[in-house]
Amino acid sequence: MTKPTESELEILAILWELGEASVRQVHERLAKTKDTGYTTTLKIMQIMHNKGLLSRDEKSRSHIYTSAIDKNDTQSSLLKNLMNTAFGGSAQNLVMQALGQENPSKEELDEIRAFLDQLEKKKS
Amino acid sequence: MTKPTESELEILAILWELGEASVRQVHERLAKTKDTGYTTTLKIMQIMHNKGLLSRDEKSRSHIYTSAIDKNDTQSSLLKNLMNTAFGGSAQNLVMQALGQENPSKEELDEIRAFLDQLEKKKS
DNA sequence: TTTTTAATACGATAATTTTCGTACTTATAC
DNA sequence: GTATAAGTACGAAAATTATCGTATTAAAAA
Repeated sequence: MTKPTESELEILAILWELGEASVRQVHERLAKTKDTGYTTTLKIMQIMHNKGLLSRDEKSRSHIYTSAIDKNDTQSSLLKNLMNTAFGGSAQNLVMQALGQENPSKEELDEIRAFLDQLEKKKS
Repeated sequence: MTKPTESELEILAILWELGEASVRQVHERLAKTKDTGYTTTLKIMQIMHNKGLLSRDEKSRSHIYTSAIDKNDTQSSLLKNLMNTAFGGSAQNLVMQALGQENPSKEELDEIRAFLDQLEKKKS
């Protein structure tokens, strides 16, 4: 599976959040943080469609796009890649770094604890 | 601070591990997983030196390189970037994904728990 | 001392990614 | 119905990144 580029990833993230959207909608989101033209967004989404990264519904004049790749799978593979290149393959290292820089609420911390317990139980 | 490219990151990771190394040494490491020529590695390291990503000692004929940027800072900023583009800004989401795909030992899990406790204590 | 080996420098090309202008088409407003 | 607005398609340029060949230099071996 081809690794999405940085720009493609931004678009995927928006579609994962919105579920489905027109180029216009995606572009408006993108334009909040990025200074880029409409046809640029359009072109990237067309390319992504060609690559099989997005599906689209062409019934109406303005096409409606959705992500064609699974969010969790993609996140997973990106993380694994980063872990291997930048974190010497250590998940623990990565996790602590990630937690350290945020300021998680007590609730979030508890959820993570619960998740750890679950992981441990599943072992043995 | 300029974000290192994928290739640059691979080299940084090797230098973070070795501490210091010649181009030859870095290249040999790299060649284990990547099929690329010696002068390519050399060129990238020269570019990195120009950008200020690496420092080097030119006293001996074969120059000795070290990372000029802090490992934790770099990891941190890469993670933050990935978190924002691919994980909707949620550290929790990222952390769980990272833990889920590895198979951490009980010891690692305990260390992470301790780290969580520490984080929580530091709050309030 | 001459030859061979191993290193750096560096230009140029290839490959990839991002950006945008322009042509064309279809709906909407007047 | 004609003009305007809003969409898609697409080629091509710009920007970035990766790759390598060749020239040159310095050390080491013969």
